[in-house]
Amino acid sequence: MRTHLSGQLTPNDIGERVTLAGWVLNRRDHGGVIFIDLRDRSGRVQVVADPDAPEPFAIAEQARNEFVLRVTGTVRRRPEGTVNAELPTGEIEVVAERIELLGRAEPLPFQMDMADDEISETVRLKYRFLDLRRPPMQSALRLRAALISEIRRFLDARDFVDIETPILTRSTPEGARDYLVPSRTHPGEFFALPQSPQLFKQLLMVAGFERYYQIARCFRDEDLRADRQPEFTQLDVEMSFVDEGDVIALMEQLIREVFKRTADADLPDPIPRMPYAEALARYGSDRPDLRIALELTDLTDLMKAVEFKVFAAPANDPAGRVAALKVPGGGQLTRAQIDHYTEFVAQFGARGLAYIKVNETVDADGTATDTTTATIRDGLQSPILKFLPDDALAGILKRTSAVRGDLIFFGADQAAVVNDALGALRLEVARDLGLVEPGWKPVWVVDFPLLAWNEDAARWEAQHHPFTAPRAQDIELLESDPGKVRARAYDLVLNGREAGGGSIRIHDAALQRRVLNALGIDDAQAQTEFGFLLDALQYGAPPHGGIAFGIDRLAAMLAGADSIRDVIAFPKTQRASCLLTEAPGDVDEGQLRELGLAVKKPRTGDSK
RNA sequence: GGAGCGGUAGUUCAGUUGGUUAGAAUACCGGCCUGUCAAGCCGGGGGUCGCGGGUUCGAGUCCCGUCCGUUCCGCCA
Repeated sequence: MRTHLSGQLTPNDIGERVTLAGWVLNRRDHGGVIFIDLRDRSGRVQVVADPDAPEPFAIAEQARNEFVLRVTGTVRRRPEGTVNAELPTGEIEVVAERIELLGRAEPLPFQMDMADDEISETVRLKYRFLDLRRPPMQSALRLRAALISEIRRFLDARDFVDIETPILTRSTPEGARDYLVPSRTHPGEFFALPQSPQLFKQLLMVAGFERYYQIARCFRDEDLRADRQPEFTQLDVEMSFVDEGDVIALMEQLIREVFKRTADADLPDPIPRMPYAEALARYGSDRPDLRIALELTDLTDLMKAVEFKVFAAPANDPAGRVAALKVPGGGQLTRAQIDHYTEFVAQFGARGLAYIKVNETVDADGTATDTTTATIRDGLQSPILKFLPDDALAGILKRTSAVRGDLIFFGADQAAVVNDALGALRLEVARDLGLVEPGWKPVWVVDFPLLAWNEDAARWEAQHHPFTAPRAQDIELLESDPGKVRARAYDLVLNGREAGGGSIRIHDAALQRRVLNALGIDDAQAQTEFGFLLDALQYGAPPHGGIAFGIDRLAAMLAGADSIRDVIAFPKTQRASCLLTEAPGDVDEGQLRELGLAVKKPRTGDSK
């Protein structure tokens, strides 16, 4: 007999004999009969066990929450007066003729109707198999599956070939810390788990698979965040004979279609593009959240001549920046709130947070616009007022278009510090004041620099990765002015989160060597580390490029989850352990011996 | 590596300036009611206050250390 789905039963099924299998959501006895809410993957229905049928009744009496039952019975309309259309069990019920007890359950560590934030993360992860049984996690993982399914449908229909690449691969010096796997057959040597299939997909382009994709698991041994797990899933795509415009056009069509079909979300067509430099200037970030209208205002030129050293020094430093963040209505902020924001920006390296409250405004020519205030200065309130001349104040007000009731925050430091601090403050203030508009605001960030100077390592590093192609007109700057070289790279930023990124790759071995040289990797080292790529590029590599999207992040955004843990079935904790399996764990001596390994283990304290 | 928040019953939490026997809700067990669906009413069991040390006549509460969870910085091409 086939098993029916509770969620598909309707009044049309009245009189039908059905078999259902599922979990007991609740059991109640009333009027001499027992009611069991039975839940399966499709929904729930109420099963009635009547004492007239002693065998099922006896089993129903034993039933407890989360027992596993198979019920055979007849669908009937609920009695007059007990129908409540607003309840999920609706207007029908199943009269049990037979109940099989398929599995018992201990009392649960938490209730199945609890919300995500009503259960501690520890308990959820330790009992993940129960956490996943809760409806929010059921729908989150089903949404994730739908997302992947729609992606495959889109790409399969356009001649993309799904090809798997190795999980056991080679460690490379660039990028994140690798997860290493010791080799038994090569004692003392190690595989690395892939940080991405980057090099393999480029080899597939050389191999003539002009359109490749893979839903690929990737591994990075770095510290975790709400949106970063040590293993994560990306949609990896690569195409031959394309330029930036081709990749962007097709991929935004993919994202638009997938969002429409999985979340009925409408993304703009086309998705706007913004140069990297503009993103930093206006939002202090290369992944701007465009749901927030607040923008940074540059004041560097205005502050060159003031005597206030805190502003003048960075204004006259080529690497410095002075900028303002105007907060409409920010005049309401209390001293305590402003102090809180000062602490907030300190973690980004800002040494203070100057501000001006605009109590009244006066035109630059001294005419009061909304009050009788005599001078600009009189309408303002700020600890730094005395350090700034009238024309600087007038310039600040004019440029920020500040009006009565506003508050202006200032950042003055190295440009990177100002951008980090005010960029983060912009998000924080907007969240606090409810200035984040609802909806989806994607943007392509383009024109990234190819290289970024690493202060600690005292060398240039790839901003994206070392295989990203420089713009043709910038190639000559590779040796003379590396920081000026722009990359043929693009990131898709969605609501301030990096959803994906990619580039056109270098398909010429000589240029690839040149870029590696610029990164401080000489030809000999390049041959050792990337010889297989350089070789491949010499045998007819087509121009190619691609992109990778973070599946976990996309799924989290679609599900409205704050953390990607909520769209990953079995995630790791912040210390990268699994509370369910207690991985990582010890291995026995024999395993180590086979691998030629000896472990020096720091003794850790009691974990209980 | 650094900063913040948290850890008290199975679970989610409260617990005053340090003071008698550590409470509530929910879950669990029993009884009553009996067409309920977050059922209701009555009763019951349930605690290494994360762990270790210290201060004190006395510590859930104060101090130090440590472990775990989480958010952020660093890190993550």
